[in-house]
Amino acid sequence: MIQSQLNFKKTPARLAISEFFSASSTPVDAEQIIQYLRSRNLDTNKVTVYRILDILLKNQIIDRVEFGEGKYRYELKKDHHHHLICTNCGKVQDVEGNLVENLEKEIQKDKNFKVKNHSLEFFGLCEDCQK
Amino acid sequence: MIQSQLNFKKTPARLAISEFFSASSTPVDAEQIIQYLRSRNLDTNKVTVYRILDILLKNQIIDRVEFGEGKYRYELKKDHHHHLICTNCGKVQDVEGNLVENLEKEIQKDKNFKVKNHSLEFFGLCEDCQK
DNA sequence: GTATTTGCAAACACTTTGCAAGCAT
DNA sequence: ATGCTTGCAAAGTGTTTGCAAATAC
Repeated sequence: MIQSQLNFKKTPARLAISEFFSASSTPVDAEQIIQYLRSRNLDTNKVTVYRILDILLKNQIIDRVEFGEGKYRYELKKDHHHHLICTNCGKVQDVEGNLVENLEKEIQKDKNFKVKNHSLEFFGLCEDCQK
Repeated sequence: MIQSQLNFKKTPARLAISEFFSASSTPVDAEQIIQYLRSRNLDTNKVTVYRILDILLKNQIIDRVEFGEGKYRYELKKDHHHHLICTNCGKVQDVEGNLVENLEKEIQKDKNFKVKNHSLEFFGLCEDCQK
């Protein structure tokens, strides 16, 4: 078991951030978390938010992703999935499934590269923004 | 034609950066470019480097990618390809091919999302680092 | 009571902007 | 000669660290 999982105190900020992640359907950035806490009258220093994110990452509760924005986004860890990112409105949808499993196998064979993980993001226009 | 393509002066820094991109087999970050320029006795302010990168990006000569490092990397624009990033030694290899074209079509059909672009990076162990 | 967690200030890394001086054409 | 390009200083983001005060258990 991971060290930091022991002695994990349930502070208001941590509980609220956990709830926020559970309620969020898309990856959120640190600023959005701070805004959410503020909206719940839990004014929390950004340093604290980053430290909580760090703990959640180290405990494999969340994942950290990048969408080419120069900042990180965070989401609850879940099975392999990918993102559809609308370049017009910013909406993010998930694509479920192991679409890339076969590619991983090919790469393992052709390139002798042991794939541990991958990130796949699609950028384009969501249904609404095509209208 | 794009505005900034007109009147593009061939300064020493720009020529050297172009050469560096041509010679680089993997995406490089701004710091690596600065180091390269320094090694050629072309001490160039980082602001200048970022501005040259900006011009190259706007003129679609290079692409900007992220490898989950909290910074951007840049590479000469080329046909659809993906990266194999060794999490041990940092080596980056290209994977050629349109492996994801079919996925794009599926997504277009299933999700009604118009894919314009995608990024796919594989993280794992390169041949040498598996030994 | 004790160890963990927090806030503050500060620092850090990467990137961008304003403006005057310098240079390519 | 002109306008593009550069360097410097500074500021803007996003993220991390040190330390003393606050708090969960």
